[in-house]
Amino acid sequence: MHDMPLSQIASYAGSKERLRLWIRLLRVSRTIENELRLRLKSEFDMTLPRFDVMAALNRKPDGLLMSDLSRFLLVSNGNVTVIVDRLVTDGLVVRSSREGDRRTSIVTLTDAGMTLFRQIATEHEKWVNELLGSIGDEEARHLAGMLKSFRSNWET
Amino acid sequence: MHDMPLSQIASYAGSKERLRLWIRLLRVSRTIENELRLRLKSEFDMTLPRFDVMAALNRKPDGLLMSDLSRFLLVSNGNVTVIVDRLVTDGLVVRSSREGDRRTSIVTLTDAGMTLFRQIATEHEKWVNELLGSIGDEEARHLAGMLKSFRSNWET
DNA sequence: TCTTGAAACTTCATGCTTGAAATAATTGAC
DNA sequence: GTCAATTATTTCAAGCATGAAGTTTCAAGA
Repeated sequence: MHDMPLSQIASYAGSKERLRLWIRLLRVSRTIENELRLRLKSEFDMTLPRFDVMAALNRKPDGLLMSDLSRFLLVSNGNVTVIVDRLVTDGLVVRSSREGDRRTSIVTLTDAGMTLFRQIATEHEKWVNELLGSIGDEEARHLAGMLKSFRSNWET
Repeated sequence: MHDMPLSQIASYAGSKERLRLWIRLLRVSRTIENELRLRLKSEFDMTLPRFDVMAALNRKPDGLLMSDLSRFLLVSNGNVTVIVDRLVTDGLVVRSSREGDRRTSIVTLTDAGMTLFRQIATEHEKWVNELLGSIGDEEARHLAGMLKSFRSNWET
């Protein structure tokens, strides 16, 4: 075993390591998120939550239900309603009712929405690449793999 | 070199890997953050931002300036004001003016604040340990190391 | 059919968060 | 010493986010 105080072994081996990891994880994602938010705002007058919704919709040409968006983006239902409302106002997405179930509405990108998204996404990818520049290709793949295994473990 | 389309090599080698990594990173931290928020609320009627502030103050017994908190927690000045206001109302922290500079105020935990923090921190560490349970000790150290190098690269 | 329960959303109150503008105190150049 | 620039903080408007309560619609059994 490694060197650690008895109290830790008794309770949770490696607990400190994982706590430290969590703090680092949080700081890295906050730093990147802040920087991306800033650039989205200044370059495209776009917010991160709206961009996230557009990115999710872009992956599914047939559209997504409100609840799909909520699940996928890990935010509440009420939140999605507000964000989509604003995107509708801006003409970037549309809600259309579905045959056979009048409770649901399918959200899809408009043509304007698709065009704008593609523009922003190109820059966004460059930014992320730049911000994570200190991480090599191989390392990135390795890290992503670890994080993926976490997700699938937890998500079930 | 690895197998990848020409277009990628031409623009940003490994760009897709790093974008994927960023998305995973974001999803993992959101998942954990959501779960921690839920538990803090139900077990201690505490919010995550307030807990973050208390954790920062706990590390510095002599207290921190508002601007220190803002820098450390990576949130805006105005935000810190609001959070600290609420903690003061709850009697968990105090603002005290500093000799020689009447612009600044030093924030410290009260005794009640310290007591409560220690209680919550114990549980919090267990939760994090549980949520990151699928990551081994060695792996955690490795990951934390990578993330640290990123930070110091960016932070300057 | 009717009615009970569940599902998909929306609305609302509350709290978090930012960025810009305002206030107040300090520092430095002259 | 005075004034301009800087620093620390607060205030404010707008947007994001949650969870609970409410509305409408669907589904399925008695």
